[in-house]
Amino acid sequence: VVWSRIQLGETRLESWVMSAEPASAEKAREIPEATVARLPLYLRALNTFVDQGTSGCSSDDLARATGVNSAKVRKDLSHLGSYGTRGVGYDVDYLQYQIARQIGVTADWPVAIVGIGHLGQALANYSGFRSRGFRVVALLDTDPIRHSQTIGLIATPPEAAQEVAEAMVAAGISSILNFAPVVIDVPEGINVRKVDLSLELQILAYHEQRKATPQGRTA
Amino acid sequence: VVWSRIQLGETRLESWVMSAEPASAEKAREIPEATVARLPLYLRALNTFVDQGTSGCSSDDLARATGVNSAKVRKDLSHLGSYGTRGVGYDVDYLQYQIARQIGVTADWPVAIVGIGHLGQALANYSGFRSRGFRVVALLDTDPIRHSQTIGLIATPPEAAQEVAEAMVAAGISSILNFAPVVIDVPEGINVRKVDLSLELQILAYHEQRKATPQGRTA
DNA sequence: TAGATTGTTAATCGATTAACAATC
DNA sequence: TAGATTGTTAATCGATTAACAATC
Repeated sequence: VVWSRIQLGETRLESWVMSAEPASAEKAREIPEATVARLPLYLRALNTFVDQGTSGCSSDDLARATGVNSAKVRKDLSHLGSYGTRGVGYDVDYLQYQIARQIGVTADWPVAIVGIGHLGQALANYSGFRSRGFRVVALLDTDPIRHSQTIGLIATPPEAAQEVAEAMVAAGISSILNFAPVVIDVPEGINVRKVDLSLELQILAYHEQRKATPQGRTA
Repeated sequence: VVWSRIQLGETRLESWVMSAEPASAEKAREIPEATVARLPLYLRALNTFVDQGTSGCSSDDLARATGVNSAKVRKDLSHLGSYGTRGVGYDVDYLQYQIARQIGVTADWPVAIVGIGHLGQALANYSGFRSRGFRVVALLDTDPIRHSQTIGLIATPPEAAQEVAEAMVAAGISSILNFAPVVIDVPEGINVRKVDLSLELQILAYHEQRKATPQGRTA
């Protein structure tokens, strides 16, 4: 991929700092969930481009770096606005900023982890969070600290998860990432996502099994 | 939920052991990926029903236990075959067996973890794997052991992930679960899934941000 | 100008959902 | 028989994809 004719003067730099306001004011764009889930992938790719000193990239570059096909990349990015240049591509810094802004990771999000077992401690030490805008402010055995706009992370055994979730909600936490393999019940307006470590292995096992005995498990 | 009229004699028990063979021989059913991803949820719910001594359940019971609506539950289960009874519901043991068989977790899957940092150690100690049919047979710093039909789990820093993936493939591993936040390149036929611990937080942050400033981040 | 690449359109595909006949 | 619940159908919805006009 040849990418050399991009000339980024101060003019351009200023212009995108200025354009940030109108873009968010235009309308509260509804970004499809499938797209939202891929934005972090693009952001990660853009970060590596920045590290490599690459100033521009095409949808095809992003496609190869993320494993998402280029048509989907362009469609996804079009939901954010028209931040590319036809015949040229995307400015890495500019697109990085726009995606980070959309996701909301230009800010620093406090994270409270409940559960001090192996997993909780590993998550507390996980360097990937910090570099992506999440700061672990608490690692607790039971009660979440009171702090609004904190994301709560449940790393307890499944038996304790519901109770912990309720304590988190009571403490003013409205976003919860649940690592306990159990469905938790929360009031309306509380956003819950889950990471099921076994689930992914089970999906792999399903496909592995199909490979081993293509006609189904008859052995 | 009243569930008491189910009478499960030996006749019934024998009949489903017998019916297992024809079911898998009939045809190699194509189960939609979205359904495959939910089967572990149903299995988990059925396990808790068994623990509670519940012998039967309806699609609505499964819906409440998994957070998936009942129409979807029935549609999903219909891809496996007709294992329910109209007007009655599903036999918990029977359905548990059928789903476990479909996923392939009636067998015991060996798992090799590469990366002995906090995350690798936490995953090695994670009790949820064992109880769901996955046995950690190796926790290694660099090279995966040679063992076919092993699922490899990458818990290294992102820089090492590609190299580890290649070593795994060379060692005969054809299913990989990647915890490193980087896209890995593997040959055709190798099944890769990924768990991105930051990605879920980023999706939460997106929605959290929308709550905080509904019109977009203009502050 | 010629070549490259975006942003958008329209077609296709797959997943979700509601409704209900079948049937216990 | 009356009540309950499945399994399936058909409608709807949302996501993916290919193609290409717009445009640098």
